[in-house]
Amino acid sequence: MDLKQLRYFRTVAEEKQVTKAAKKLHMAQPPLSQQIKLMEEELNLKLFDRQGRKLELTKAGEILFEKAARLLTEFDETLIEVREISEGMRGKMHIGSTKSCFSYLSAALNLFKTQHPNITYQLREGDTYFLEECIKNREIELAIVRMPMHSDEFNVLKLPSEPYVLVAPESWNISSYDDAVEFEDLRDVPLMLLHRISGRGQFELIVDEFRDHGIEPNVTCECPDATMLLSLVASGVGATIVPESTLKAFALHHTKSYQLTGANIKAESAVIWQKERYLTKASQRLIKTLEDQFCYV
Amino acid sequence: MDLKQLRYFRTVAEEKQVTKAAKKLHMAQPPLSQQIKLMEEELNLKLFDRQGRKLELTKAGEILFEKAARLLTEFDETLIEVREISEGMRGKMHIGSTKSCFSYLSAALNLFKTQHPNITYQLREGDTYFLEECIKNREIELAIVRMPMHSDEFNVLKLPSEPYVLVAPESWNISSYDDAVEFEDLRDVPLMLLHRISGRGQFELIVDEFRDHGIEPNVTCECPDATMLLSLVASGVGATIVPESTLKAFALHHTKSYQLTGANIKAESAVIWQKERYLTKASQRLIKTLEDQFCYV
DNA sequence: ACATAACATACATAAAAAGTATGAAAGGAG
DNA sequence: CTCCTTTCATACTTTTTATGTATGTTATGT
Repeated sequence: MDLKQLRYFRTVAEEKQVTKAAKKLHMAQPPLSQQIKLMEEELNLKLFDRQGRKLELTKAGEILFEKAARLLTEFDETLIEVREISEGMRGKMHIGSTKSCFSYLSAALNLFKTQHPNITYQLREGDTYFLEECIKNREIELAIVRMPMHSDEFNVLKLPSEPYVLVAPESWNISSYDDAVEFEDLRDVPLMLLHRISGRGQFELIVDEFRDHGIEPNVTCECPDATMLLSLVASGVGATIVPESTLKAFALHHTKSYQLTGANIKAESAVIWQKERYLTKASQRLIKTLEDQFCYV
Repeated sequence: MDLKQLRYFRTVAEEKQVTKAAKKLHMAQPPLSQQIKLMEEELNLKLFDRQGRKLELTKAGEILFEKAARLLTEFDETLIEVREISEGMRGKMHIGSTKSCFSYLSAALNLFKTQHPNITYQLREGDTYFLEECIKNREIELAIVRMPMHSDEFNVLKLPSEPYVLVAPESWNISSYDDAVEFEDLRDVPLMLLHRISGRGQFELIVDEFRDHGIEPNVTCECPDATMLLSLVASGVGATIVPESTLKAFALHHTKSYQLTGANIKAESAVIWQKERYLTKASQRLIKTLEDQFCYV
């Protein structure tokens, strides 16, 4: 038995008449009679008790009628849900972000949620290498990561580059200016730097920049998580250098930030997702949101 | 979309391959590919992400797959339930009985329940006239009633006739014998008799019998409910005359019963159900049980 | 690079559903 | 009670849909 027959049966049971039901279904009466008969033959039972020209449901028919309503609405609702998911209006998105890029994601989601109230999120956090692997494993669909990347099997939407800033404990006095430091000022400052668990990343860029300025940085701590670093700064353990937006997202009390005068490096970040793979409408829209928000300003 | 397509989809999603799925479904591969394509066109979305020759479910496809399992099993279970109801192996039976015939019903149900453990019951109680109306209104399918009946639109299975017995308070001394009375003994005894709310019934039969013996009965109470009468007897209010089986089902302490010597009337009861109407298998079986239990002994 | 395996397409065939015409039986009006 | 209308059922035809066969195309692995 298929759903068409079940719908037919429901209408006949509602109308208690084949003729009326046929009209309601925009079809001729004989095929409807026939389909009901076929159902009865398939089930090997009577669904209707034919009393002259009146049709009354049998016990079995009554039960089927009750269940049919439920089954059919559940079915219809499923189709609606599936369509909505496909339209990106519903469902759970799986997104990754490095901590240092998190402000982009939180800003984008903040905008996105008003336009897509039925979308929920599953977030992954980790360094660029880790998130690349997550995408390859299909654990997440897209991620916002720090450059440089390892693999080239991704579509890449570059977000605008931003300066690095130095963050030091409030109590420290490391510069003659109020809001800027020169590399020379940092010669002996204990530095704690972001460092990926595996692969080359910002760490190497920053260290190289120091060397270009003729200074060997005093790196006292390497850590993959920006918020941990900032917390260490707040405790007075050392200073750190992070992208400006990272600081904006996780600025802590008892810390103070400085621009890096004469710095040639910029922090680069990007939205990445796998090439040649079907991307949900929801993800396509989120990427569009990120692009509109950060790339055309 | 119909259920056949949903089953196809489920199989393909399980096998992650059209070819294997087609084999499992005992069909050729092209029609299966085509049906999946039709589903996608109808929903206007992709259910599978075609990666070369690999098929992977999209988000929408995943949701449909999850829901499909539920929908299909619910559907199959519904069909099973409907079939069982039609077979009389499941469902709720609507049965009526006069109180005075209740022992037949309780005995029959006691036997029936072991053979039909999934059947439940909805009971109605009242006088014969009332139960006839209940059947006509489709509130119950069958009833066990006292004769005589009013209408002839019923199929009637007569149960064996049984003698009436006199029930009196234990303390009374109304007979010279231990377990029998003659009509003569009852000349002044206060009698409480079953009397239908409407229509002629046993009451008239019993009164006529008294008159045939030249005695005008001293009727002090008319009541439609046998158990109320018996309770009144136990309290010492009066004596009553009820069918033997009624007494068996509701015998109370502090009462004593006597055979009616010289009585020509018998209590008649019957199972009735509506003519020309579809009767559930369960009811057919219960009638058979009653027949086997009481008519062939 | 070639063989193999898998999905897609094109076309033919078979099955199923819907339509048309018509018959039978029930219910209502005169 | 008879006739007319209504309604369901049946017989047959047409249309639509589903399936099967043959074959092409593309990716994967040897």
